Amino acid sequence: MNVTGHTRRSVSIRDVATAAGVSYQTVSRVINNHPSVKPSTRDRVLAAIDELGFRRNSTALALASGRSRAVTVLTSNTTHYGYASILQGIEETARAAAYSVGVGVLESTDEADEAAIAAQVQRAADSGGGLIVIAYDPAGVRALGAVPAELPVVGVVETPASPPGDDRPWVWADDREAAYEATRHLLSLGHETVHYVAIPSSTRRTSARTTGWQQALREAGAPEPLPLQGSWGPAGGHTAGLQLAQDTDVTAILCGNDDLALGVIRALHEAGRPVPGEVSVAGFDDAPHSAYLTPSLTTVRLDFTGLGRSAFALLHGALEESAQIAPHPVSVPELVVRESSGPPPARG
Amino acid sequence: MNVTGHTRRSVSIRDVATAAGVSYQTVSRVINNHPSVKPSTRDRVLAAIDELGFRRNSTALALASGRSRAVTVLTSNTTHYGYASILQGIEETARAAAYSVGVGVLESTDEADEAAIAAQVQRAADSGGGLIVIAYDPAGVRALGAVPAELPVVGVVETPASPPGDDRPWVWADDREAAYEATRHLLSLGHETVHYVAIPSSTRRTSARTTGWQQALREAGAPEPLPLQGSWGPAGGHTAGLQLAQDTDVTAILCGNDDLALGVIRALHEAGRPVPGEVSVAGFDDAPHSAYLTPSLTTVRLDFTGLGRSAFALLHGALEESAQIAPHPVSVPELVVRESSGPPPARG
DNA sequence: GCCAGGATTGTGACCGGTCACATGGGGCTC
DNA sequence: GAGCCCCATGTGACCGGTCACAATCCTGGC
Repeated sequence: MNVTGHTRRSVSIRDVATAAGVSYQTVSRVINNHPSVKPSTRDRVLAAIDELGFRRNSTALALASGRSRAVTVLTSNTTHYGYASILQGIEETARAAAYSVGVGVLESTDEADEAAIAAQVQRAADSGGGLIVIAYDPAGVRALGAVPAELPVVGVVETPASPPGDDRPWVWADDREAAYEATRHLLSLGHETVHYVAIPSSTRRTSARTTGWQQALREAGAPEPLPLQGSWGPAGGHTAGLQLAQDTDVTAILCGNDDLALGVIRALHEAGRPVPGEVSVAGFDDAPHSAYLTPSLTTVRLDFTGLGRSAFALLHGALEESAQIAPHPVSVPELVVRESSGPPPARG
Repeated sequence: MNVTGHTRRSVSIRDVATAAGVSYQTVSRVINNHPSVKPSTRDRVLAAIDELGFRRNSTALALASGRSRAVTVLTSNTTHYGYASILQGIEETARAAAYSVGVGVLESTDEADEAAIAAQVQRAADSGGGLIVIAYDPAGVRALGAVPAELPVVGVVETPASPPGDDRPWVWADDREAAYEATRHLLSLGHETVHYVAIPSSTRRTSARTTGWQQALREAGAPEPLPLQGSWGPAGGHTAGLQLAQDTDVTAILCGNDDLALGVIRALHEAGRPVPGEVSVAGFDDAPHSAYLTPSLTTVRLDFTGLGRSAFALLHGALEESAQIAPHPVSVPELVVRESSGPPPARG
């Protein structure tokens, strides 16, 4: 019942101690639920705490104990639906565990930001606590690589095919499987093959999504066209779409994310190729607006929030032996069939 | 040149001090650029710092000095484009000022989360440093209200019409003006009036966007229909759109954000009312994908990133007298006319 | 050659907690 | 009733910095 408020200098455990007529250590025991405190004493201390409006100073706690109960999330562009959802999932779980969440944005201005990335990692390391790196894109992957070995870190990665020597814990959604399903869906509609507009790959090698797409094509004995390199936003999809629209053989396109798909559909529209009449398009991620597009978008839903939750749980386990290490379940991607995919046009 | 790496216990200024043969205070002076240190000594200390790979412990700094160089951003749903952009703007500026950014998500589950909101504010307060509350929605507004008076805080608000007695600093984009412009645009195309699908209002009274819309109608002597209450997502727009589609008198609709507009357009499409042929629709915010919709969306662009930057600048000024208080410029909203708005159909 | 006084540098206490260890009382056993 | 052990509590040092003040060095002026 701290009615007075306005305590300029914060009240410390020593203030509480004198108020309760005990030593500061006893107060420390009370706030840490140490068993060996006489109930009557405990009550007295708790009363004093309530009276003075004491709140434990987390900075001092961090300094003295070493553990800071903080996570820093390193990510590029938080405005992308997937990234934002992961962040949301992390925050939610972290909050439940009384952890604070920090954010560091990786400017993915392509080149020369190697130093900037290193600086961000350093900053995150300095602020103590654990680290979660969203490594879906080159900037994230480089950041993950730049994390000093002794720092507790969890990567949210595109594929578990970790680089050699990388034994860091990670979580991932099964992008390969998702792409595989989406591609099979399009093939099952009767398309001869499926083209692919890729998001910037997180690795030098081919991405998980690309792999899943290729696998589906191969199993079906379909021709394997070269993937088109897109960007993250709809603009990249638009460019790629204009290009694909030229080729009348193209009847099905899988896109690395929903934004790309949007751009592709727009380009096809501009080129006079109706979707799904002439060309079918499928996206990736199931962003909230995808269901309301015209045509509504066939896509693969991934549980980003759950991914964030798993990432934190894993980190939490690494940080505190007390926390049980929840196995990081690879959530199964779910194909959502909507209007943008349909059978190919009858052969002319 | 710390080649050894793997310094388990971090090196402190005292370690550096002994290495350089000076006292810890001298080291402190060097890292704080205190003028009165002999150049030769400074060099020796810097060499030792480099040698040992010393990095100043931000936790200890915060504890000892009182200032924590940290900001916590309180916001609901970070997956919304506007919110994520504001966050991005804050992070960017904060990083430049060597501040760390924390995030607290306000679950906007309507009711009874009063306690949850208070808890979030408490958490943010505990983590030290300043606070930025994105108060575009009820949850945010309540959070802003729950911030203890003595805490440095900046609100990102919808309208500067502050509640009585609220003298906290804030930043805002001129939503009223933006809505006014958008409405005038639609009217100028020849529509008799403009209907409005609102986002959940941040205040009990009418929102800034609603006010701007009404003002434009009034000035034009147009009938003033009741605003429809939507939600944040496209689903709400869809519901509202279905309702509006019934009324054939409706030829122009302004929506509280682009997602709502998307849902409205979808609903109109389902109801067989072409956009912009029969009904014109305008959105709000200019989300990245709005330009690529079919039809592309007429909307009002707001500089959310700039808003975030201003918010941080303002807070920074409040936190450090050294930082000059950059005036928080109200960025001018920009009308972006695209395909979704056009003249009303010729009278039958 | 001596002293004032600014330039440098060092010392002790403190921020608000935790940890390791010491100490004072009961209650039990024998 | 002595010896033990455990329960409850207190004391001192420390985490890694900063702040306020004291102490020393060096230099110029007389």
